[in-house]
Amino acid sequence: MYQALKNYLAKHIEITDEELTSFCSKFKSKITKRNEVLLKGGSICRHMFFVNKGCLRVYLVDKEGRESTRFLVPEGRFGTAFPSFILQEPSQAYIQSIEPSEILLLTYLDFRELPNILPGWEKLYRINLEHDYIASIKRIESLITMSAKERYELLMKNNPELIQRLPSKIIADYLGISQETLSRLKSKK
Amino acid sequence: MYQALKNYLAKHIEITDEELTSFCSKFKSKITKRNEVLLKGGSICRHMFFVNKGCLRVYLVDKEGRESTRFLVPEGRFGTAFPSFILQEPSQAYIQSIEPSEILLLTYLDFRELPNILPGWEKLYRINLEHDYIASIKRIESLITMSAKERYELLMKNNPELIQRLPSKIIADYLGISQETLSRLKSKK
DNA sequence: CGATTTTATTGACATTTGTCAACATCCTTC
DNA sequence: GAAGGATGTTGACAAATGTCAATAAAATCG
Repeated sequence: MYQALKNYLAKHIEITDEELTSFCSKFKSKITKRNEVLLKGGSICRHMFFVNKGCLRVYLVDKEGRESTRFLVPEGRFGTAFPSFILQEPSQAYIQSIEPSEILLLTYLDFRELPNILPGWEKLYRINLEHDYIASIKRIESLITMSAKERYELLMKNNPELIQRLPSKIIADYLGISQETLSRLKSKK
Repeated sequence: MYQALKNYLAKHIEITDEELTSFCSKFKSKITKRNEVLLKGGSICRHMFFVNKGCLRVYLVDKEGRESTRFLVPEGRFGTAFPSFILQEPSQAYIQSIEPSEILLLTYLDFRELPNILPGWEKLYRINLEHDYIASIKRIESLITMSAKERYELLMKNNPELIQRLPSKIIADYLGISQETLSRLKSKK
């Protein structure tokens, strides 16, 4: 059950089996159905998620009910409604599992205890943050400098597996364009 | 010379005068002219900057010479071409001081030494990262869910002083819209 | 202070993207 | 495997935004 998480840690830091076990014991497992909602907008996000299998989607819903995807979290990655989780304030975003998934959950309190449990955690977490932040900078740049078509081509180049795997509706609102526009981009070229 | 930096640290962590002094000694001061370029695209960003006075702009230039502003760094804040600095790889972005400025520079090597010099640094840096990352998430969301007009109104609400202070050309390319569109938004309402 | 350059505004028009609607297709779920 | 719902495609049109050009206004620098 904790294999993917263990691999993830072992790949990034020096860690004993004991530490690994006590680290993993903080996580609770959860099986989710397709489209199951794990966090509703307006409530405080109490968990950090690690995706064992499946895929999470962090998304926004506007007053007219239109959705935009903030992040996608495929297996082997951590994810949460970051602003809400870190600041422990109500979330703008929703979280759902867009596929039947197997998720590990870590509470906020346990998350804040990790540096004490696992000496290497602080550094690992920081490096993760740096990379996530860099990824978000790249995304901002793609949004302010590129056309819808260019952004789609970039995603296709960097994450072809996501495009194959997810409904194009979700790809569209991740790119910040309408479903119809994406459909036309695909057929045009 | 180090007053703003000292205030910044003292506000966020417990720190002795001695630590403060040895911390500050790592920074070199630099006076820049209006529009002076501190980093050219294509070269590796070797410094973290702290703005004492003035304002830095981190921006992109496309093949046609068009510019987009990735970040603005007003006084009292840290800034750098983050992906390039952290990964020590060639930067997409340029950095310039858009006003005559007083900047403190920290080299990459010294930056990596800070955790050893100043015990509280690691945590302060991590908290900073979290906040910058959250800000970038909010910006992504504004870009995928809001119209140009809404984004402008949001910026006006959150950073009115930036709008007053900077040429609207730069505000426009920070928002990812053309100068003409911004001009029309302002006159319309 | 005045000359020169930069920045801002406005109009006309092109392009991109969104919206709505109709229909087709796929996919779940019983 | 059939029914119903979700998703994808396409067309016609609307709205938002970009582009180019002309001009005005403002800021910089000697």
